[in-house]
Amino acid sequence: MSSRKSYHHGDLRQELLNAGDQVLMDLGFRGFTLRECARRAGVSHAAPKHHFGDARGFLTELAGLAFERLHDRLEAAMNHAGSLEAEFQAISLAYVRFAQEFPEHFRLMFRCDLLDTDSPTLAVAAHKTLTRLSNVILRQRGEPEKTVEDYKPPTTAIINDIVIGWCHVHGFAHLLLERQLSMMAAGEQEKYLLEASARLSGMLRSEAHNKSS
Amino acid sequence: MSSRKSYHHGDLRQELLNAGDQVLMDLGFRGFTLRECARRAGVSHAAPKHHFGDARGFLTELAGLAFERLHDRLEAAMNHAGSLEAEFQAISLAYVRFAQEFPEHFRLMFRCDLLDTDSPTLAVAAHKTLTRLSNVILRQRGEPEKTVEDYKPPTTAIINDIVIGWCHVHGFAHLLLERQLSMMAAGEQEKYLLEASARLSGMLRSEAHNKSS
DNA sequence: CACTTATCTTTACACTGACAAGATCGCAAT
DNA sequence: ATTGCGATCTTGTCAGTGTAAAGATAAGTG
Repeated sequence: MSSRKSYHHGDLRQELLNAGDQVLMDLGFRGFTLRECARRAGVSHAAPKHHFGDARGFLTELAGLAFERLHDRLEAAMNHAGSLEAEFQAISLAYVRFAQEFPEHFRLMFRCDLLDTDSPTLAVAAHKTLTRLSNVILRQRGEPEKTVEDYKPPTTAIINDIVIGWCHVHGFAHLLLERQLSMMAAGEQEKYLLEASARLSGMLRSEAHNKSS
Repeated sequence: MSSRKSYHHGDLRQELLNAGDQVLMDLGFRGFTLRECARRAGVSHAAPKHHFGDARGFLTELAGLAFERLHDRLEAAMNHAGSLEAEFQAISLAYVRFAQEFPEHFRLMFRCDLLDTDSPTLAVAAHKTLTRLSNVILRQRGEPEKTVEDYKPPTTAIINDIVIGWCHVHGFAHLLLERQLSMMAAGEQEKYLLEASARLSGMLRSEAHNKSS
């Protein structure tokens, strides 16, 4: 994969994406440069331009792939949950663990000033991820799930429940990532998340019950 | 303030901080460069080095000032609240409004990879801000407040309540900033925040009541 | 085979952060 | 008053970056 025989690479785009992914993990996205990615792929520094346009286009692709990965993690976590509460805990834990495992990806995914917000691939990937979260909330409320296609956020009440769940887990992941939760011992973090998720799950389920009566 | 007569500036440090603040608002912190700040202050490109060392030192100072500003906003918001629920709503609203009014400052404040985490001024400012949030939670629970000095997070239960409140409002501010809450109409955002804050306030107060019995 | 197009390289330019060395000034000690 | 010292600011330089333009090479198409 490093020694090229031909002038043309054949699969440079994919190799650049792999290199970019690796750079994010090795150097963070502050150390991410087009030239470094090109270097790792063994091509000239201007080669990425043809595939991604500019740095923003490149980062947008990487962010889209990261959303796909997050989506897969969330999906995997949901499959083995015995109760509504356990499912809520499982997806929360998966969200936070993704942020801890791929901190630079996580930072990049939520930097709309660095990304091309018009990119369809990024929008679709982000939307798929959100749908995962939404479906967990819908089940908490005892309502039918939606597929990615027919996603039409119904009532304001449902949106509010989705947002409150997302905001909490995202805020925790973000604050943890940026080292703002130092008052919590490292061993306490996972315990907190499980406890807090259980409380929120209880709140969502009980209030949904009230509405239906 | 622009026309310097003397070789020495007199108050260059402060003027550079003002310039940096302005650059953050005009160009975002992607457009933030030491040279641009120097340009706006009317000094040579290497002048900032003497006052801040390097770019990280400069940004750390700016982040510390931003935390001070956030702290003042939170404090001001808390002073006019008639009930525990209203106080919780007020501080949440102030937090989110700060993020919307100073999005680039907010981004910078939570980028520990760009900041000098050993800086005492930054640490103190961030800690003061957290203390404001903590005191609101303590009051929700009906417990005595703490000053900045004697801040000793007592029980795990209290920490958990502080963190759950902070995570939610921070997550909302962050997701809003990064344009991830597009399913919510612009007019609905403030309404959501007030509603969600009321729900969380209710949860914190009722569970605190249960524990005390 | 000729021609076109996609892919990659080379070259160039303006910009950046950091460093080093020099210029200027304020100020304290004498 | 003068001398010297240290703080402050400037100038010059360097490697590194993103982006653009133009050239080289290969692959595919008629």
